[in-house]
Amino acid sequence: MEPLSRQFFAVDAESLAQKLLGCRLVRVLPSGERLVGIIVETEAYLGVEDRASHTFGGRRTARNESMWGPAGRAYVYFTYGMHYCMNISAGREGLPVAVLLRALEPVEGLETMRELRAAKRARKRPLTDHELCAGPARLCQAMGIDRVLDGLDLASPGLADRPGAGVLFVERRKKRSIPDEQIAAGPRIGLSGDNEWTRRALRFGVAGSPYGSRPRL
DNA sequence: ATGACGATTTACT
DNA sequence: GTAAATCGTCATA
Repeated sequence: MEPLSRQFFAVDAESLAQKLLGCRLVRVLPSGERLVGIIVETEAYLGVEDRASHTFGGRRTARNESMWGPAGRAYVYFTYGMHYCMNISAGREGLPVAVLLRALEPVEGLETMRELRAAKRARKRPLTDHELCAGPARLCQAMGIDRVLDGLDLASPGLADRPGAGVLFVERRKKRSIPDEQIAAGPRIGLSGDNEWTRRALRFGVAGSPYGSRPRL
């Protein structure tokens, strides 16, 4: 299967958030190990007017630069002093919109994911498959995604874009996208305040998937 | 230079 | 359900 093209990403964030559901996120670690997960939950961030977006009000900083670039770039940011989250830029150059990846169904490399996830915890019981990638920071940990990959062009991977960083791209779903009636929507998670932006249904998930994050859609 | 605050996760009551 | 962990980023001065 082939990496998605720039054209696939070059739509508004709300559309991309839904189109990405069912697609496969492929990560090849620097070690050569291949990890794969199916995207089952996303959130759309709508740019300068969206109070919850890092680019609200036109803010353009070193951190959020990847949101301003062309569609199909990874926007990986560090938060809470310990976690990474990954987005994919949408729209077009100069339109700072993106889609946050919130959960994956792990399908390849589960044992390595378990190790990557367990590494940072006061070891307890082994993690269940569901716990591996159910959350934006969890999936980054499981897939070995950090700031080194920020700004990576997902539409032209493999081209030694970043020596030593490995590979990261998204594969198209076999047929078309997930049909609308199989997509659940709700308010985004973790936002402060109470306004139209915190209430609006910009979180999307594959209805009935057991691999989503909490709270359940 | 300083201070407030996260697009979260985990452990514990 | 509640709270701690932990530090880069950004706005203010």
